[in-house]
Amino acid sequence: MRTAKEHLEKFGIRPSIQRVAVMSYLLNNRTHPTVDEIYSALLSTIPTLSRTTVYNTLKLLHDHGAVLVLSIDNSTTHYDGYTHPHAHFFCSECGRVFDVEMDDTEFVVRNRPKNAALITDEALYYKGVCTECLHKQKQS
Amino acid sequence: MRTAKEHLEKFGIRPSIQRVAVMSYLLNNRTHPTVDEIYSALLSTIPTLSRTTVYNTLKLLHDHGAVLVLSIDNSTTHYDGYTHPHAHFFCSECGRVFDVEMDDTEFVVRNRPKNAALITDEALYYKGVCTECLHKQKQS
DNA sequence: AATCATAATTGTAATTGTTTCAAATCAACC
DNA sequence: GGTTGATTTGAAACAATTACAATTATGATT
Repeated sequence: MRTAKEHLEKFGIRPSIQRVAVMSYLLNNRTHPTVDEIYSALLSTIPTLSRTTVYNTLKLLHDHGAVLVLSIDNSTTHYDGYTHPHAHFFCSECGRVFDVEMDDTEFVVRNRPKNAALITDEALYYKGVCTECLHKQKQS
Repeated sequence: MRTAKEHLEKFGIRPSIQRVAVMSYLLNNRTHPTVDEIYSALLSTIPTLSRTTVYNTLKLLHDHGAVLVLSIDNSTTHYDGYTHPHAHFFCSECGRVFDVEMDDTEFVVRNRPKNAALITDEALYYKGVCTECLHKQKQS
């Protein structure tokens, strides 16, 4: 809990109960949760929590660079509290998002978009089927 | 028009009026249009066209590898009839999507996701502000 | 401690992109 | 020309997200 609070302050975000809870959840659960997963998980500790607050908080965190927003899943947005540049793999069977580590150089040193005057985000996404889901498919 | 029909047949898709129109639009307009842009543009030539048909057609084209689906814009999906691997840049001011050409090697030769048994899509996205929009911002 | 001003949270309602589905239409084949 | 299956259509349902006004919490000031 203490780490999440410090984390927020480092990014210049006032650490309310709700914000600390969301940040903490993201730091302790490296599962790239959705808004609903975060909301459902925190509801037991903060019974008055509103889904809107989760949306607001995640937007705020993203604006301050404290979380990554993953648009890898067409149906819903995933969030990542681990902001060091890395890629992601989405399994279209189970819907899970996996981290893909890669060299800094590999991620950063590229052709820059010609029309871009300013770059705020970059993302490298893979989609497919994870090993676990492929095994299940073979069995059935 | 003839090219679009051939294009569809090359991917094993039966070329109905609607499908040819959608494919043709994508080949002739390298603007990464949305469903609504395609729908609106084709309505004058096919007055009975349904939005659902555009959705269906794009799904079919994607399943056959005839178009790229771009999840770069959180608010809506963009489509690209140019399927050769390349990256994309999204301007969050004007909402336009730009192509970013890059080496084949650069796009393909990478660390592969550990958990991935099968990869169906890969995408490299940049977000930011385009030169045009930055100029406008400076003026005002 | 009480008051005040501002910031944050909440819950409902509205919005919007997309999907579902059954009916209508079309196309190809006998 | 009729039959069968594929395609298209449009309305309704759905789900993620946003807008917004009301409520509640927070921090500063006296």
